[in-house]
Order: sequence, then structure tokens, then C-alpha cells
Amino acid sequence: MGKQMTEMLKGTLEGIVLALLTGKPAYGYEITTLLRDQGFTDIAEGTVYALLVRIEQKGLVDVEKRPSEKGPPRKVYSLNTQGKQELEEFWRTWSFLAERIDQLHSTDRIEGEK
Amino acid sequence: MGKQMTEMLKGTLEGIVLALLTGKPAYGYEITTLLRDQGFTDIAEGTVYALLVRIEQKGLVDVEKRPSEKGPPRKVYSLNTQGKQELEEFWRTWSFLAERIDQLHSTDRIEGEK
DNA sequence: TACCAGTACATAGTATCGCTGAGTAGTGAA
DNA sequence: TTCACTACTCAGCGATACTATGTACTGGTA
Repeated sequence: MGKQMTEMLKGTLEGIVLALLTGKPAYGYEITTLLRDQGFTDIAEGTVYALLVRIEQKGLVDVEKRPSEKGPPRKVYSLNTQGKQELEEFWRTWSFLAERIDQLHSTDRIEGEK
Repeated sequence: MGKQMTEMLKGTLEGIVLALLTGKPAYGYEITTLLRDQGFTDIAEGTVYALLVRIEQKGLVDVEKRPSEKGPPRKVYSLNTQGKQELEEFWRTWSFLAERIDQLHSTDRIEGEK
């Protein structure tokens, strides 16, 4: 992706990951592949791990270490109460922003038709 | 607004301003008040002017200095061809991201209802 | 055996971007 | 002359994603 996407992901990537964790705990490598499957093909592994460290330090997730059949042990992250609250606020912030931007988009189209 | 909004504006604020400039040139102070009217009440003046410097250096806008009846001369920014292209790419990037996030939002709601 | 791909996590350094806080300058009203 | 409004500028800060690299374990294969 381009620079635009990189900048746009700031602030949204955390919400995306929190949303992915809703109801289904996951570990870092898994989250990375999930993101890639969802179309975020260029998200760097390092980005995800750094983000996970951050949300763990903020106390938004609980962590459990589980052995893996293939490779090093996995760190499984699950959303806790505080994480769910943060996610709710993320949705509020996102909705506010998306509403306004989509409105700009539609008026822009109309301008363009003139 | 909170930190979430601050981070989310990264990458989107530039697009918002470019969209505001579509069809109607404007100067910095005017853009700031436009943003506030649109609900972005906490956008700092300094942020807008810095952004304008950036998009000017990137060659996305043409600038014209006009005297003002009240205060220092205005720098009027208007979108040029390159700016319009950048705006189009912004909409593509935005649509991609918004689509995926909105999808996550809806599946999240369904999860929550379980 | 030696090598490589896949799994899994970690981190130091960099660039970008928005915010804070302060400053400069002009106008007009109390 | 003091204040409010208009209008722009800039240095320093914090947060976030990317780059690049490294560690470590498993299993297949030449």
C-alpha cells in the first residue's frame, strides 16, 4: 500500500485488532495472517507485535502462553473488560469520523458533476 | 476529543482538507473554521497551517496571496490537477479501509448478540 | 548431514503527522 | 489602551506504523 494507507492505519489498526479479538482469542502470528486475509496484505509483522505489546501494557487484553506444535510458544491475547470498553469508544470515534468523511465524499461527487 | 481521534485524523485530515478545497478555494483561517463547523471542534489552528504548508510543498495546491480587510493578508489555496489526483487516491484508500472496518463492526455486533 | 521453508516472537531506528504553546501583526470596538 | 477577532508561523513533543534484522523451534528434502 501507499503512504496514505500507512497514515490512515494510525489509530485505526488498534481498533481493527481489538475487533478481531472480540469473542475469539488469538496470537500474534495468527492476527497477522488474519489481517492479510482481510486485505491488509502489507501490514508488517513487526507492526502487529509492537501493537500487541502496547495494548497489553495498556491493560486491554489478557495474555496466556501456550505451547505450539510448530515453533516457539504462542502468546494468546483475549479482550478483557477494559479492552471491550476501549473498543466501544473506538467504534464511537470511528462512526463520528466516517459519517463526516462520507458526507464530504458525497458532496464532492456532486461538485464534480457540476 | 480524545487521543483516539487525534491518531485517527492522521492520514485523514489531509484528505478532508483537500475535499473541502474541491471547487472552492479557501484560506487557512477559513478552513479552520470550516472544520470546526463540520464538528471537528478541537482541531488546533497550528495543525491546519502545518498541513497547508505540507500540501503546498507536495505541489497539491496553488497559492495566491490576497489582502484582507481584517488583519494580515490571506493565503488562498486552490486544488490543482495533482491535488485532485491525490484526492481521488484518498477516496480509494478511504473506501477500502472503511469497507473493511464497517464489516468488522457489523460482525462484532453479531458476536455481541450471541 | 545440511539446508531451507514455515511458524512465532522481539526490537532498534526512522519518518510522518497532529497537538501544545507561544509569538507576530493587523483591524476595529469598548 | 485594552480587548477581541482575524490571519499566519514555528519549535518541540508524543504516538504510531514501517524497515530491517535477529532469535528460536519444527519438519521436509536433497
